[in-house]
Amino acid sequence: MFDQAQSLETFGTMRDAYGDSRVSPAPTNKLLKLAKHRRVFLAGDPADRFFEVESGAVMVYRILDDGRRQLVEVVFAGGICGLSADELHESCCETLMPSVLRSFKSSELARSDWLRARVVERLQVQLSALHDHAVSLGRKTAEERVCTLIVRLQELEHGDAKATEAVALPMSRGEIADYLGLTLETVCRTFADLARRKLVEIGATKSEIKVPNLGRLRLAACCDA
Amino acid sequence: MFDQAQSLETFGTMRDAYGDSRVSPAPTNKLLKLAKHRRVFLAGDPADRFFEVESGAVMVYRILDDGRRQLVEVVFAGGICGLSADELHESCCETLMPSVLRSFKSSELARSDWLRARVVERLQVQLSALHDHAVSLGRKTAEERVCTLIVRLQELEHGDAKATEAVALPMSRGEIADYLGLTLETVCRTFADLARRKLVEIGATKSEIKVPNLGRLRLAACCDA
DNA sequence: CGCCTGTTTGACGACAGTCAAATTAGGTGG
DNA sequence: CCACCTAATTTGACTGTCGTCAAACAGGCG
Repeated sequence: MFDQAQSLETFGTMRDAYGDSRVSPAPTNKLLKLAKHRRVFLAGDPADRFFEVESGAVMVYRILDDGRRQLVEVVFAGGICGLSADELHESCCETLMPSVLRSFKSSELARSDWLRARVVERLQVQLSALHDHAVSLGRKTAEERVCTLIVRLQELEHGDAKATEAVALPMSRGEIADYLGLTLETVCRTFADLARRKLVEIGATKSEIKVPNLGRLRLAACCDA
Repeated sequence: MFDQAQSLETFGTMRDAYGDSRVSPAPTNKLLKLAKHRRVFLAGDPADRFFEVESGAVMVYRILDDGRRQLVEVVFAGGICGLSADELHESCCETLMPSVLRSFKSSELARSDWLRARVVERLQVQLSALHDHAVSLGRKTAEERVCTLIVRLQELEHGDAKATEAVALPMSRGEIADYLGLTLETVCRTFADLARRKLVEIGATKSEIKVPNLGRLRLAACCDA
């Protein structure tokens, strides 16, 4: 299930991290430290554990028989992945960068009220993000999708600060394409176009871009009223 | 917030429906009986209530400034809609057919452990459905999307029975288009094509179709392994 | 320096969108 | 029950955005 070469360590219980002493101290959760591009789980694996991203980011994706891939979620710190309504995972999950995940037994969800409360809260946020994403995938043009992603990453990194700091893209062109329902080539062309029109500036390292004017980018992203 | 002409009635508390006596009997939830195409809430409305679909079905959608619409969820009996991470709804919600909704105060979620447990369970199911939908929107062709929808509706209505009974489409061509990220015309053409190739049979009333061979349709839907 | 991987650019084609018109269904009133 | 009106669906012709195939280019590392 996990990659062989990953480092995996067991830390203290939730109590340590959250200072909540109502929670049972059983060793039902542990921290996983994973390098970049490490598998967390694969479709078909038993879904007996789920994960909270403590730091870093993971992508959750599905692959069709003929190889087409769609990233269904990109989960950053605070987010949850690996919860399944089924006994088995229907998606795959992989780190986008070095990350720390807290692993929970799925069965714990039935026992711990505290955990349920936390999960409900998070799922609401992620549900809303999935709604946004559905709008992008279903109704936005290539350019709008790319701009939407950049705006989201910009807000994630710099809060709502209007600062014109560089945004670090946590994904390759191919991963962006699979997230946005486009091809690698279209993503490249779109970036080039945005740069030509000064909506973004692409750094030397292609995974760092600057946003000279966030307002204009937001407009190009067609952010819904 | 609600349509003016709707019938709205208050029934007993959850206790009646679920036989759970731990729950506070406060009048925090009530049943709404809505006709077809009635608004449940609009984007921008205060999200102080959420809903469980008791019977019927609703669609949750977002509209971009220029009028493009995307249905982000179609929720059938048992499903939940109107939960928001924000103070305000970001989506609109409308019945697809005569429906009964149970309304809950959002604040109740913080108080009732029972309600949280129920919501967690449902959100997992809907999260998974949204993942499926993202794959459709991002990576499937028009024909695959339409077939995927029909297969899902077929399973919803007839369980997994292999029966060749008619499937009732709960949505118009335009609504299907907005759900699948296509245009009305493309949906029509795709139906026509599927009928020509005997993958479906379209009834006199265009909202009822038969599936002669579910296996073949599933194949055409490109259901992931 | 040379290989490998990721990115960029170009030429061309196809799937789905747009615009427009014809046809059908559904609902209302005579 | 039928005529009529409106809304929904269907079909057609054409266009455009994005996908496909292919090749050039850049960067990291042994």
